[in-house]
Amino acid sequence: MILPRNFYSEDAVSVAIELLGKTLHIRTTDEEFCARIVETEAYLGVLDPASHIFGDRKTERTKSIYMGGGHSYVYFIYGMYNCLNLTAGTTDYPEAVLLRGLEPLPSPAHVKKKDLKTNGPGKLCKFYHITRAHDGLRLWKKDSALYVTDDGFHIPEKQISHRPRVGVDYAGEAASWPLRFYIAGNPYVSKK
DNA sequence: AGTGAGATGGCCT
DNA sequence: GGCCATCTCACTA
Repeated sequence: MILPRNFYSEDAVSVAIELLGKTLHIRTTDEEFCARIVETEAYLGVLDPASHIFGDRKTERTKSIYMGGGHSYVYFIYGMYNCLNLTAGTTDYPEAVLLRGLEPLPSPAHVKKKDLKTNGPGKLCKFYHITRAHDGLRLWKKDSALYVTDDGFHIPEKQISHRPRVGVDYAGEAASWPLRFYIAGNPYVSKK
């Protein structure tokens, strides 16, 4: 079943953890893809120095984070990559969850590490052609180009690992907060 | 295996 | 002008 709007209205940490094992659907003009979410990162809104809206920086780029939980937030980075977030929280407490690892469905029987193309936030957007055009979508709508379903795949809590987030060394103490979550042992996780 | 540099352009001050 | 929620390749060893 498609995840309802209120699935996303919890805090980003809860949403980041509960998204693990869920299925992301990506629609392009002529194809539809499905992929299992295997790695996420929580960004804790205006109080999180690593977040794009730290200090309540509401700009043209970040406005979808402020639309409330259940929207897409796609940003362009390093001159060549896009990254996909699903927003969490509410308009009063806007937060976001970065998708860092996806397992394509149906899952290939065996893949070489070199052939993985969806194990990283930039790589997965490139592979599925996710761009700023996918920013601000309403994920709870079934006709959205991006939406998430629960197909009953359950991740035991013991199988969920947490680590500090990647690439946020500039954020001081927040750089060590354990807000990166992933399915232990899954080959589509971006980093050990 | 581990390190370092380069690509490349929007965003924000 | 400087920074950046990344990735790949070249190089060392």
